[in-house]
Amino acid sequence: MARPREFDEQEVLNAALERFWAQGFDATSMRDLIESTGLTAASLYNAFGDKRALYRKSLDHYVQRGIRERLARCRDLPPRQALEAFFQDVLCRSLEDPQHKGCMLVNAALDVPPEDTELRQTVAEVLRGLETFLCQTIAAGQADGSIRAGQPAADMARHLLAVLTGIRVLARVRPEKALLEGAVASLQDVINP
Amino acid sequence: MARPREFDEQEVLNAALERFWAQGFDATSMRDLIESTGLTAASLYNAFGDKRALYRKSLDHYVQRGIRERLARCRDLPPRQALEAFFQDVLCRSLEDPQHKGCMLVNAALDVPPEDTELRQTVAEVLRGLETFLCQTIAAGQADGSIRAGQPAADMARHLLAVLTGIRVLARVRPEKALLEGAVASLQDVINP
DNA sequence: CTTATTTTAGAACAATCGTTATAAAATTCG
DNA sequence: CGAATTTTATAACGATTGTTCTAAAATAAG
Repeated sequence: MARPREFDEQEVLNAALERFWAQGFDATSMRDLIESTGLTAASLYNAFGDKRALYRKSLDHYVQRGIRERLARCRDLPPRQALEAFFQDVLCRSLEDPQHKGCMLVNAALDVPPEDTELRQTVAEVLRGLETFLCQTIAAGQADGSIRAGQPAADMARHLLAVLTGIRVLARVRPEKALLEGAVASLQDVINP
Repeated sequence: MARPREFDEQEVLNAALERFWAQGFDATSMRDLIESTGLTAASLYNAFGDKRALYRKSLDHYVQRGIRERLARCRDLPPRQALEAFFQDVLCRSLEDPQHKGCMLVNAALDVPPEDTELRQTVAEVLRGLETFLCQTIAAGQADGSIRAGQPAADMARHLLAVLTGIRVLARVRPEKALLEGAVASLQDVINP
C-alpha cells in the first residue's frame, strides 16, 4: 500500500533511550533526539507520538532490556547466589559507568513531574516487581537455610530495595569504590544466617 | 546612600527553595520564581545572580535549615538513640509529604546536569558530611556497646547512607508506610549488638 | 503506468525560555 | 532641597522549546 519505513523501531528506541538516560527528560530536546536517532521530527512524531510518549517507550525498552532480562538470569541461581550476583551486578554497573548515568529507572523516579501520575505508576510498578523478586528470593533462601530468618522476607526485601536504589543515586554523585562496596558489605549482617 | 531593599533575602530564598524543591531545576522557570518570590526579574538577578546561582543558594539554604540543624540536634543524644531518632525522622518526613517532594538534596543529586562539576561537588560534600556523622555515631555506639561491632563503622555508615538515600527516592514514587517502615525495620539486624 | 498511501525532508509555527535594557520611584548623604 | 545611587517595574530581546505544515519521494495495489 505505502512506502515502508527506512528505520528499525528498536534501534531508534535505543538511540532515544541513550540520550534520555544520559540527560534526563527535561534536558533532552527534540532536536537532541533527532540528532541521536538520525531521523526527522515528522518521522519521530509519526511513529512514537509526542516527546513524553517517546520517553515512556524508551523507558519501557530500558526496563525490558536492562532489568527484566537480568532478573530472569538471576532466577536460575540458588537464592543466596542470586542475591549476591544481583548486588555484585549493581556494583559493577555503577562503577563501570564513565558518564555517571546511573540507572534510568531510578533517574526516572525523580525526573518524573509529580503530576504525571501515569508515568509514576509505571515506575512504581517496576520497583514493585523488583521488590517481589527480592522477596521471593529471600523467602526461598530462608526456607533452605542460606539466608537469615530473623526478619520477615517482605521487610528484608524492602530494605534491599532501598539499598539498591540508594547505591544508584550515590553512584551518580560519588562514584567511589569504597563507598559503594561498603554499602553492600554491611548487607552481610542482614542476610547471613 | 541608596534605596533599601523591600524584601528579606531569607524569605525570598525560602520561596525560591520551595519552588525548586517541588519542581526541580529544569522544570522551574524564572517566571515561576518571580511569582513565588513576589519580586521582579531585575531584582532577582540583581540580588542573586542567574538562575543556577539562585538554585545553588536555595540548596545551601535548604541544607543549612533542613539537614545541618537536624544533625546538630541528634548529636546531643546517646549514639544508639541518635541513629533511631535520625531514621525515625526520615520516615516521618517521607510519610508526611503530601506533595511527595522528597529530600531536595537527594533530588539535586539526580537533577544536576552531569557536566556541572561544581554543584555536584557541593552535593557530594553534604553527603560526605552525612556519612561522617553516621560513622562517628556508629563508632561511639560500638564503643559503648549499644551498636553491633561486627562490621567496621565506616562500612555501616555507608550502608545507612544508602538506605537513607534509597528511602527518599522510593518515597517519591511509592509513599507507602509499609514499604518505608519495612526498609528501616531490617536495619535492626545491622545495628543491633 | 496510474492511483493511493505513507514516509520523508526541511522549513516554519507560536510559545516559552533565561536574561537584559530602560526608565521611573525611592532613599541617604551633602 | 538636590545629587547620587540603588531598587523597582515593565517591556523587550534573541534563542530555543515542542510541535506541525508543505511538498517532494517512494512504494504497493489495481
